[in-house]
Amino acid sequence: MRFNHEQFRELAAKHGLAVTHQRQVVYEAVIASHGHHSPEDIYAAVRRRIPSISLATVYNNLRLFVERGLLREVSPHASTLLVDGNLKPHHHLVCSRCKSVQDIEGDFIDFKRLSPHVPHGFDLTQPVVEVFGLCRQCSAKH
Amino acid sequence: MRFNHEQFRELAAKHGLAVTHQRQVVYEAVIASHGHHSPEDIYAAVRRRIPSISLATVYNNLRLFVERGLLREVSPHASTLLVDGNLKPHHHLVCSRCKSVQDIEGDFIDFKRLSPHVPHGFDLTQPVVEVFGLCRQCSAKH
DNA sequence: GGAGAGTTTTATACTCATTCTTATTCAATA
DNA sequence: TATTGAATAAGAATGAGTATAAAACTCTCC
Repeated sequence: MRFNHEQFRELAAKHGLAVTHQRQVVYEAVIASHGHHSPEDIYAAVRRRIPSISLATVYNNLRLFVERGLLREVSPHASTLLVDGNLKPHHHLVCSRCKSVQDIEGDFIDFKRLSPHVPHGFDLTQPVVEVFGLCRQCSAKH
Repeated sequence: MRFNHEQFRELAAKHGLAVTHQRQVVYEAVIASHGHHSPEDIYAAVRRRIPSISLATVYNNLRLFVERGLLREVSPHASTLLVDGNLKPHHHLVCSRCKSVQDIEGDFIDFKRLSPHVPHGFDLTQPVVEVFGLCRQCSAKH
């Protein structure tokens, strides 16, 4: 999807972002390519329109877009592996901002409603669920 | 939690692992420290008992434990950031093995059952849920 | 208990994703 | 249009994790 300059200007204003050419092109690259994309993917796409763009600029803008809610981050996670010795079935409550993880009990997945949406062959015999939100500390900080 | 040598030998045999002192101490460190821990955390704990241990050994054994099912990996994720331009409420179905992510629709979270388990102050006004399982390709490969 | 085969551990070098730094360029606004 | 704070480019730096190869250990079988 392409935005003209005025459309993007409006979108940026709504989210309190300055309008730069790079920023517009990065944003368009994400929107145009449906699905889930890495910074490298976006960088490759953007370079076709701005060959001189820096990878850091792509990272900066993606981070900004996620912070301001123009994009969503897939699997917001701590930047390190975490292991869990608790093998009892349980789920996790994850803070999207600080990435803290707490265990959560309970049987809150409605499999009757979930199953029709699960593609054929996807194995959910031992499903693990992570529910993302904002922990108390982070939601207090607005 | 501490295991004596015989207990650990039994556990290892059950999972087809050779018994080494390092392996036992790494495993005990994870089990003893409840919660979710990074390899660095475990490394620090293990070094109190085996000052000469290598970080690579900790990584090797944690990976092995996860593969054999002695431990669980928290937030199994792709090793790169992924962004999603789709802001419509939707959830993700993630393959624990190959880390592929697909969108999933549907209203399958039972909030009546979930709420009592959510700690006070945790903000779930726009919950995002990731359901982990094995995608068709990975579950076919056994 | 010891020999041989196969694993595991260690130390270090390396890769890869991401962030930081600094000089320069650009956008907002007065 | 001039000023000023913000954004960009280029590359260095950081940090998590992996690869490698030699030495040490474990397991199995005798």
